[in-house]
Amino acid sequence: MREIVKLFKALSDPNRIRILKMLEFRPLCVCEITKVLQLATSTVSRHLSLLRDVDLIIDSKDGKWVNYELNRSTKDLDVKEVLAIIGIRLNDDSAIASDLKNVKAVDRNVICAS
Amino acid sequence: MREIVKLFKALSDPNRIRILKMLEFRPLCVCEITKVLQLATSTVSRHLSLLRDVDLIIDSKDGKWVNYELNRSTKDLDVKEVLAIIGIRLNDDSAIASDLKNVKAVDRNVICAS
DNA sequence: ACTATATTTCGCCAACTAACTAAATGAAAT
DNA sequence: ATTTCATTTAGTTAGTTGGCGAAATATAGT
Repeated sequence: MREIVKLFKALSDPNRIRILKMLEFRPLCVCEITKVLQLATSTVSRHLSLLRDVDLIIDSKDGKWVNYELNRSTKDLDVKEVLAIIGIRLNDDSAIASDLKNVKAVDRNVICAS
Repeated sequence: MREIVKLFKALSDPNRIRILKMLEFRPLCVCEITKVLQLATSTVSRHLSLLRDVDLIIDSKDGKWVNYELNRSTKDLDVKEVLAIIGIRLNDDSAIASDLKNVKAVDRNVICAS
């Protein structure tokens, strides 16, 4: 019970949904996401750790960057189903479409430390 | 976007999940749910209106009672999928199992106004 | 009309959340 | 080793949430 409530809570924030939809396109580092969402880095970092806590995403170090990606191979059935729902929906949402465009244009080597 | 976030938010509370699982067994009035959850009537009423707002449940008047039931015939695809997830899961949860037992024992004609 | 009962709405309070800035941590490059 | 840069953690604040009791609303029965 506690876990599924936590999962739904993780999904009940527009910025976290935007992050998940961005990660559908490709893995991203914190600063790339920060650039697109226009939030403080610390805020994005907190959102990401929340999403990681419920197994929706996984992270891996890559030099000074931390890559986050969807946890497509999760064993948690609820996470699996929820990722499927999110994956199908919201593609016609204007904010999501705009984020996708911005993600495609973003390059961590150019953007970060700017 | 706003709608799906609202849907997930509605699901991100243990008492609201418990209500949904109880309603899987049969339609219930507010006082029956109140009896099982051991919360103030006003609190339960508020939870129910939240769940109704996102189309997870529907209500109908029955004399002095208001019956709430799962909105199994919703046209909202997200609601449909989420109801399916909730329906399959949590049946082994101890709180949910105990609620089910209590719901089976509850009778509005006996319980209410006590 | 009056009373009793079921439900909803309102106002309040404690706990939680999401945002920020500033400080701490960790890895890479000079 | 020191500096640099990406990220995380800590501390603060404004807004939201979930709980309650009291008052308002609605229906049924006397």
